[in-house]
Parts: sequence; C-alpha cells; structure tokens
Amino acid sequence: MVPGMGHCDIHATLERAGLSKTSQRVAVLTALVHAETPLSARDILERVSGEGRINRVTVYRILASFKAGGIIRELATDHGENFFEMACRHNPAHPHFYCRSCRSLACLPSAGNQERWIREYREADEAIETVAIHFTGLCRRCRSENAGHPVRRLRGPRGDRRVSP
Amino acid sequence: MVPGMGHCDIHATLERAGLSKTSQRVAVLTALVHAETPLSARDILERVSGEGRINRVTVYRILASFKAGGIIRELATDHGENFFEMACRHNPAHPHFYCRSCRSLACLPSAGNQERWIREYREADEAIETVAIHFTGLCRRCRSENAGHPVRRLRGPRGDRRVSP
DNA sequence: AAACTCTTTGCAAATGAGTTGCATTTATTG
DNA sequence: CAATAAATGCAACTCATTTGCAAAGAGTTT
Repeated sequence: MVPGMGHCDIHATLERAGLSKTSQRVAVLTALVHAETPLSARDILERVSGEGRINRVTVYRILASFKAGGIIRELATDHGENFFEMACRHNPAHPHFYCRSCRSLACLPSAGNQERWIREYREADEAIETVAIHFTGLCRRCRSENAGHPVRRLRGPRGDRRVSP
Repeated sequence: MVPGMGHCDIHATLERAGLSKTSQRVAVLTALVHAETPLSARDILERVSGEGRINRVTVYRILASFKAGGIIRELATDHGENFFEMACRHNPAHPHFYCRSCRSLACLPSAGNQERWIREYREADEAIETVAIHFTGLCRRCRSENAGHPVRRLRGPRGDRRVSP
C-alpha cells in the first residue's frame, strides 16, 4: 500500500461511485483505506466488528458493489480466499506476493516497465478488464519459522526432482 | 497449450518425479498432457470417468503430488475453482485469460520480454517459487452472447463511474 | 507364497469461502 | 411524512477442497 492512501475521502469516494453512504459501507471502506495490506472478507469483518457490527453477507455484498463501482480490486489466491485493496489513484495496480504457508498477501513494488507491459496486453484484446501479477512462495517469517511450518515434500525422488519431461 | 506437448512421456514423467505409476495417476496425467486448455479438478474427473473411474478426492491428491513434484502448475481464479496445466519444457510459463462470465481459462502467448521480466522479480527475492500473470474480462463467446450473459451492473451512478477518488 | 511395511485409494464427513431467498429496516424521493 | 426503492440481516445453501480412517495395492523380505 502506498503511504498517504489513507487520505482518500470516504464520502466523496462513495458518492462518485453512486453508492449511498450507509454506516456499513463507510465502515468497510474505512477499513480498506487504512489497511497496510490487502484484506480478506474475514479481515474486514474482524476490523469492523468493533463498531456497528456488520453481517458477514453484507460485507460480501458491499465488496461486490465496491468492485463493480471500480473502488476496489479483488485479488484471488490459490486457497479460494480472496483479498481486496483500494483501486484509487494513490494505489495503482501492482504485483502481489502470496505466502503459501501463512496465506498472507503482501504488495510488491511495480517493475519500472510493468505499466507499459500491461498496456500492451490490454491493447491486444480490448475485452481485458483487469490484470493480476501474482507471486507465490514462502514469506520471510515462514522461512525462519521453518520448524513450525515445514515445507511439504513428497518422498524424495530417486533421480533429480523438478526436471521437465 | 503448445502443440506437440502431448508427446510428453507419461511414464518417464512419473518416474522422474519419483511417483509410482498407478492407473489413476497415469489417467490424470494423460488427461493433462492432452488438454487444449488448463483443466479444473472437475474437468479431469469428467475426462477420466470413462476408464477406471477415479474418486474425486484421489484426483485432488494426485494433483497435489504432481504440483509438489513440479509436473504441473496450479492456476487460481476469482471464483475459487483452480485450474492445472503441464509444467514441462514444452509448456513454459505464460499468462492466462479468465472469463468472469463462463469461468473458462485460456492460455495467452508470452510477451517477448516476459521471461526476463519474471526473472528480475525472482532475483529480487529468492523465496519466490511461482509467478502467475492473470487477465480477466469477457471472452469472445460471452461478448457475443451478451443477452444470455448480461454484464452485472449496479444502478448507474449519478456522475461518472470508475473514477478514482 | 505368506507376512510385513509403506503407499495409495475410496468413502464419509467436515471445512470454509462465498451466495441466495426472503423478511425487515433504512434511504431517498415526491 | 408517506411512498418507493435500496440495503441489511438471518438462515440456509452451494461448491471446491480437505481430513480421518479403513481397505486395497505395491514392493520387499523371509
């Protein structure tokens, strides 16, 4: 996340998307604007439970409306848990890193030429609406906590492993 | 998929990964090697049901072992359904296009500089194990069948839509 | 070939993210 | 302020994927 993104105006953002300013929407959008990393629906539910207490289903519906309104981006992971982040001008599209052990999602800086590269693909087929660049592996924390989070491995193959046929 | 990938030797591939050649593994690998596009677990189950009839759970376990052995890649989608494709030398990593309407996944050709670009990111953090580049939108078929697959839209906003705050 | 051991498979049941139907509440408009 | 449309909450559901456990296979040793 880009520092300073928290400055996005909640009410103006909702208005621009044509969404009425219900307390639930304000709460969800506030959580997203202040998030350091992309949030899952569960993350949002937790962060919002302090105040008015929102229903789980409502969170999903609000996220769907935000996505349709172009306010947020949705990020898919291998494990079926999706994450959400602001899609405002302070937070342009960038790659993400997903830890397959702790299942956290972190933002990566954009490569210098990434924007242009993405644009080329967009031009090749105007039906493209979103582009996601997704790295996976083990995050630093899980790498050091190796004992607790052992890397899953099958029985060691006879010859080499990971060789293309 | 790359034409000619079907030439991958099933038995040699399993052997190299240190996996015993059970009839179920051979069937799943055969389906993947001959697939024109990435397959979901359900796709594989369907294609394999002709012969020996494999249990759903077994397919998932076989796919997990193939992935751990570096034989296949797993591709995540927004809707929690994952796809799988060969990771052999005939099928180097490439971007994919996911249709949000019919939920099909298609392969895209690699951009000329993609390999280098990916390598740069890998070097930046050696923990990175996989890289996925994922486009979404509406496929050609769903675009023309617009009547049957209407694009979901919220009530039209007063001002402009999709404007960043 | 029987006995052992380890791996793989099948079945049933669970998990967990996300969705749908419907009644109720809240916003917005006239 | 009543009328109308949108948003929320609740319960129950779908569906991909996972887990526990017992039965079936494979490979090895005696």
